[in-house]
Amino acid sequence: MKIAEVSERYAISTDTLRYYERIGLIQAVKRNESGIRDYNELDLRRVEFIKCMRSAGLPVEVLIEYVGLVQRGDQTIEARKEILKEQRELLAARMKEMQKTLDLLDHKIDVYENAVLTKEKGTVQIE
Amino acid sequence: MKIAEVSERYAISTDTLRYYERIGLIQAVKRNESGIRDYNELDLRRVEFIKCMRSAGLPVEVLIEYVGLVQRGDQTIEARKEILKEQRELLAARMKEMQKTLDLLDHKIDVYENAVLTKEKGTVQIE
DNA sequence: GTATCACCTGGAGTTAGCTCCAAGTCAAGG
DNA sequence: CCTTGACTTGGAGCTAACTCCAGGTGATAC
Repeated sequence: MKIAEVSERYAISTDTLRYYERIGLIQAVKRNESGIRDYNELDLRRVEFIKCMRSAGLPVEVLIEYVGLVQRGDQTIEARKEILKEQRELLAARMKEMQKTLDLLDHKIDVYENAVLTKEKGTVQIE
Repeated sequence: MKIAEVSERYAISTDTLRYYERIGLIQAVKRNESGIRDYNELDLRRVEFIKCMRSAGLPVEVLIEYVGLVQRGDQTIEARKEILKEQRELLAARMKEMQKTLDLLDHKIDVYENAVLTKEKGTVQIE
């Protein structure tokens, strides 16, 4: 599969796909005789994984390290697991923060709804 | 309250507090006779609000717009509500993405745990 | 009275993560 | 054969959100 199709399928620009490969976030993709990338199934799974991790905000740097460990084989399994565990905790923490914000937004929206009603009858005062 | 104490209380650097004021994300804080900022209760609540929103990733630009509307008074209530609603939805969407990633991480970690056990007995193969 | 310290300002510098660009190659269509 | 269009590269440019810095002021401690 050529880069354009991969780009389309995962909604990642070709520039970004090439960039990811350049920085070692995606392992070097095999080329055909004329030097054009031809993504195979494994490449696609890797792209999807990276897309998923990036969409949640995991830093590129950490992912590069993880991908590097994957390439070094079995003896890095422990290290990889530790990275995933750490990132999992950081992610959970961020989500908790976001939940607080979501709650506050819901509360504020609610206050605004009432304010609009109240305003129709007279006084309001919101910050 | 002086900027250093505000910085300490909310874990926001004094540089960032001044920066927020410069760009209009926080309304101009009153100064004492010698030009030094003296945050009052309302200022603190505003700082806390901004901190909360920023911690969830709401863009500075959007927050500036919101804060600007607050300053313009009651006739902007509808507009403010719409901003909050939109940001609420975007936030919920991001959290959903993150939940997917969290699930995948949990699954991977689980696979790794098993791999470590299996490895002790012989074969492994994880990507 | 002078050293220290927290504060002030405007502007420059930094970081992460892309995103764009120029210049070049190659395969296919007319 | 020549154009078109998708691909290639290395490197420059961009955006958001800080973060740092130089140079200056004013209050307090010694």
